[in-house]
Order: sequence, then structure tokens, then C-alpha cells
Amino acid sequence: MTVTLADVAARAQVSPATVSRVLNGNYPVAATTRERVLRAVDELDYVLNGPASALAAATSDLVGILVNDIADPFFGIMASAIQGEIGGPGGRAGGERLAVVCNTGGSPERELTYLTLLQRQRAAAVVLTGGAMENAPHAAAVAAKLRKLGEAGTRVVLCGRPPAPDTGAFALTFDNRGGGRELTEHLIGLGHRRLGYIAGPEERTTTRHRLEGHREALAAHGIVEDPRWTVHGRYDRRSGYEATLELLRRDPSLTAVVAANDSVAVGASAALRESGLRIPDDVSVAGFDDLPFSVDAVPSLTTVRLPLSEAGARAGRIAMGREEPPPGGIATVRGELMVRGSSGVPRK
Amino acid sequence: MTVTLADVAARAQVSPATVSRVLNGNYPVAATTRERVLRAVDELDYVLNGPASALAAATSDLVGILVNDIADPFFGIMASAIQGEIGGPGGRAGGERLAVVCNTGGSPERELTYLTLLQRQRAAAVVLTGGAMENAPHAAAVAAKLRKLGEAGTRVVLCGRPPAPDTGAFALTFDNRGGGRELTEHLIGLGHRRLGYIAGPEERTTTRHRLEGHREALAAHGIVEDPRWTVHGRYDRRSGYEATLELLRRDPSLTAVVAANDSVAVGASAALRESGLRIPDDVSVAGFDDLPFSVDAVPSLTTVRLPLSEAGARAGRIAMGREEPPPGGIATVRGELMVRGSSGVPRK
DNA sequence: AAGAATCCAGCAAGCGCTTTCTATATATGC
DNA sequence: GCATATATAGAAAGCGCTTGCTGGATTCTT
Repeated sequence: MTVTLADVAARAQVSPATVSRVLNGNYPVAATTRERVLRAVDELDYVLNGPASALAAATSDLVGILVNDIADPFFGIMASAIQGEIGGPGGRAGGERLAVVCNTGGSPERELTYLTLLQRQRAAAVVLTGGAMENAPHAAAVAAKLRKLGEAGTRVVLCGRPPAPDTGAFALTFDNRGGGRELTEHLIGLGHRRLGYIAGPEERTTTRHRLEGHREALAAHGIVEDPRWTVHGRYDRRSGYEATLELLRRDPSLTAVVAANDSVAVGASAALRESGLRIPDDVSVAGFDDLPFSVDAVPSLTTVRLPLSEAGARAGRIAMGREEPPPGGIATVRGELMVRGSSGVPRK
Repeated sequence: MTVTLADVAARAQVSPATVSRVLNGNYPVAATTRERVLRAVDELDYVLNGPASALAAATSDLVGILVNDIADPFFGIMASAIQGEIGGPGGRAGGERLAVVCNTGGSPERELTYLTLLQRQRAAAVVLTGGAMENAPHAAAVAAKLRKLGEAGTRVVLCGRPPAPDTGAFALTFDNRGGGRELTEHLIGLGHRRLGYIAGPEERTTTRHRLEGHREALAAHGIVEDPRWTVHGRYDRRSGYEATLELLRRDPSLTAVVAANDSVAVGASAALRESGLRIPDDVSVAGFDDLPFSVDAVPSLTTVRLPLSEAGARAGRIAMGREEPPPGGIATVRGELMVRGSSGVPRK
């Protein structure tokens, strides 16, 4: 059998209550007693039973982090930053929390199931990262879940996600629309008038906002968009590669390709190169996020930097109640345009 | 108050026991009764209390995945594959398990603390990914923990990590040494005789094995290594960049740079380019892992492909008891040499 | 058609901890 | 020195669920 609190108590010749108090350090215990208990714990190699503790105390030390794709550094970086603030192990004693990353794979059902599982575990906090699905019934279901979680005392924070009104969740929203606009404006400023756009998956807020920003910029400069200039795909390299080929097929006269994110942009670059086009001489390329590899692309990628680490850290602190939530519960995080080698004046 | 089993039972006019059995589906319940219970669950929006359930049943549905750096796709890809097999949500009903990713940040203490936390939660399984620290006392502590976990019924699987003898853990080990040897042999075959090596952090099995493979290849071809040719660093781009500058300073006559992994290789490439050296005309570059971005590097990166996804999936299945563990509990996973544009014959 | 086998549901005893309340022992005030 | 605060430890009542056991109602056997 595994060692229980009672065993420790017996060995230290105290009551179970005392052992519990020593372990939790939330009640005065005489130094000599504490000493004795600690020794017994050590000798017996006792490990607290988490579920029992959670049940009795009606609290848990679990913090959930939901990500769309854990293999994507975009999420990895945020998750890492969040986890860093959760303390996880490494934080000072007592505040030991198990930060767990849950990979939804972009599936609405999994997102919901994970939320239920976390609710079931009575998680102390939940951080949802990245764009939300825009499917109406699902959005409503998620909102309902978040409200429930909040009511049960779980702190809910959205990081890089639009606010969820009436759920009590705090939101750190990325200004995807603004970033998209700025990026395209940069390209327009260089002289581009025929711009292809590789969008992310449909029904995702991130996809829509970035695309809207792009279109705002076009509209602001009186550029009439050709419907053939937009292709939807996934947020990965391969998708960028294929979409670019498609774009080129539809309109070989494009002088710039704006991608939904950096991975897509890298795929796009590969497709352009293989099509015999030089970057940026023949076609300019732009990404979004400024992931670590973007600066190493050749030529280095023009993109919009999102402070993923900073935002994640802040979300983590808010989730832990260690930082004041933003006024109104909502804060907008801006991106910063990074002009690099992949964008230049259009070819004649 | 939150809804409890008893509330559901009352509403469905059955005993709590029956509700529990309906929910767990491990005991015969009349169809009409089940129907009634399910309706009550729905109407009350009941969510099982995880800790209570885990306590009573003495089991948990938590599966832990330990990674060194969640922001690194190397781990992200494995974690994703593991989680995919854990079922997590998405697996068929009943088998719902919460796969949680724990980020150790490469810190021995955090690794240990996470293991304790998982032990505390009575995790159903634990998968440790990536290289282990070689610090002796720590290794012993981890081994002891793993043994304890195993004894408590937690299935322990190592993925991309050397076996931990006498712990009962199953191991899917990457053949880092063999891969390193093959890679360097390729370079030697091209004619290189002066090869720089950017190793990972010291006291890590992955670092050591790859380096040993490299040296085996050198030795096998009678190449005497200059101590100045090896630099240690972290497993990231920046480290590769700095180490390469250092390498160039120490011996500008190097004709090849072998990196501990792809990220480091990309950083190395950047440093070489900025130093006015062409790849591979002036200096060849090689990485390890074959992460997704490696094929997009310019020139594309010669590297050793590790089947991260496949290995992770297999580890996940073994952890879930859905696949026979390898004979002897240990399997070696080989890498595959990917010769691409970044390696060529040495300059004259 | 009576006894045996089969179903299905309930009772109740925990699972291992936390915490309120109570009891004892020592310290403090006047 | 006696009454009153102040520490410290214990007793015991759950927390919400699972499950072995029990028993009444059905169905099967011969």
C-alpha cells in the first residue's frame, strides 16, 4: 500500500490533523512538532494524495492552458511564457501548481471537452490561447462553459483571443486587424497594387481579423481587390506552398503575397523560388507573428511581431491573481511591423 | 452550490450509486433508468467532480508529458503526437484522459517537482521526452521517482531518451550517436577534414551522444580533432549564431560546421552568411532533427531526420497500454540522413 | 408451477484528506 | 495567586464519489 497521512501521523506520534497542518503551513505548529512530522514524511517517503486533498479542500492546483496546436511555436512560445508565470514547480513553495497544456488541435469538440475536463478537475485557472472558432453554436457553448468555470471560482484568461462578453473572462487580445492593415499598407507604400493574400482556416477570428485589416488597407488606398487574390488554407508551411502555386496560377501578375502567418509565408517563399521568382525583386512576401525562424529566412521575412512571450507572461500572472486585470477586463496587444528583406518595390 | 451526484440522483429518482454506474457505464443499468439519469444530468448541467472520483476509484485520468522546452518544435511535435494517442478528448468515450504537457525548461528540480506533482495526482501514465540530464545525483533521484511511479501503477514511457535501468520504464531511444556518426561521415565523404562542432548544453545525454557519434566518425577516418573545433551552447538559434562566430575566430580554415540541432544550424548559417561566407561553397552546414523549417532554409539544410511524430505516437500508445511495449522494454529509433543543399565539397 | 438463476437498484462503507470545534497547557494581567 | 488570554494539538465530521454486498422483482428451468 501507499503511505497515507495517517501513517505519517502514527510515525510522528501526532494526529493526522497536525500532519496536514504542517504540510500546508497554514496553521501554527510548534517547531519541534513540525520537525518530527517532517522527518516522518521524509522517512516514509510520503507523497500527498492530490485528489483527496483537492476533494477535502475543494480546490485544486491545476491550471489549464488550451492551445490550438502545440507543435506550432506560436502556441509553444505563449504556453511557455504562461507556464513560467504559473510558477509550476520553481515558484516559491506552497504555490506549487501544475500547469497543464492541452492541445485542441483546432477542433471545437476537443476544446469543449478539455474545458469540461478542467472543470471536472476544478482547475484553479484556465488560459485559452490563440484565435477562437467562429462557429456560432460552438462559440455559445464555449461562452457558457467559461461562465460556468468562472462561477465555480476558476479564473479564466484569454490570451491572443477576442473577448468573450458576459463570461467574466479577462482578455488580452491581439490587434490582428491593425497589424494586418499596417503590413499591407507598408506593401502599398512600396508601390504594390496587385497583392495576393493567403488566409488561414475559415471561421477563425484570427483569420478574419487579419484579412479584414488587409482589406481595410486596400480599400483605404482605393485598390479594388480581385476575388482571385485570396486563398484560404491552414496555418502551416505546406498550406502556404500550395496556396502560392494556386495564386500564381490564378494571376501571375501579382507582385506581393501576404501570408496569414510566418509559417505560411515561408511555404510561400519556397513556392515562389521554385517557380523561378526572386524575392523581393519579382514578388514581395510578408508574414505575421515574427516567430524566431523568420529572421533567418532568406531573405529575412517582413512581418508583424506579436509579443507572444510578454502577452503570455501577463496572462499567466493575471491567471494567478498576481497582476491586476486590465481595466474593463480587456486589453489590446499591438503588433509591431518588422520591415525586412522579403519586401521591396514591385517589379516593373 | 455546484450540482452533485446526489442532486442528479434525486432528480432522476434513483440512488447515487445508479447515477455513478450510468456515468461510468461499467455496470448493467436498465435502458429506461439510464435514460432518466442522463436526462437529469443534462437538465442539471452536472459535471463530475474529478478529485472525488479519483479518490474513490483510486485512479486518475491524468497523463503527464514532460518536455524540456515547449517552445521548441522538437518537443512540440512529440508532445502533439503523444497527446494524439492518449485520446485526450476525441478518443472514444470512456477513455477520456487529460493529457497534460509539463515544461521543465531543462531544469532538474522542475523535472523532479513535476514528477512528484504527477505522482501526487496519481497519474495514469507519464511520458518523458528528450534527453536526460547527466548529473549523477539528479539522475538517481529521477530513477527513484520513476520506480515509485511504476510501483504505484503509473505507466512510465521514455521517448527520445536513454533507458532508465531498473525503473520499469519503457524506452524509445533515439539513436543520436549513430545519427551523428552518419552525418559527419557524409561530410568526411565529401572531403571535409576540418569540421567545427557546435554541441548542446553539457551534461545532457543528447548532447553527449551526438558529439560522440561525430567523434567516432572523425576517429574512424583518422582525423585528429583540434579541441578548438568544439563549442558548447544551448539548443537554440542564437546559440548557434554566437558559437559559429567563436568557431570562425578560433579557426577560420574550417570547411564545415556541424550543429547540435537544426535551430542551432540555422543560427550558424546566419553567422556564416554575415561573415561573408557562402553555404556550402565556403562552408558546409549540417543540423539534426529535420524540423519542419529545415527544408525551407536557404540552402535547405542537410540533417538527420528523427521520426518525432511516429516515435511520439508509439510512446503514447504504449503509455495507454494500447501497444505492446518493445521486447526488453527498450527500442532504438534510428534517424535518417537527409542530404540537402547546405553540404557540399569543401573549398580549395 | 415451484425453485434456481438472472437483473437491476439501493445501502452503506469507505477513499485520504481538510477544517471546525473543542480541549489542554502555558502565558498574561491585576 | 486566580481568572483570562494565547498557543498548540486532537476528535470528528465531512468533501463527492465508487463499489461490494444485499435483496426484491423477473425470467428461466425442468
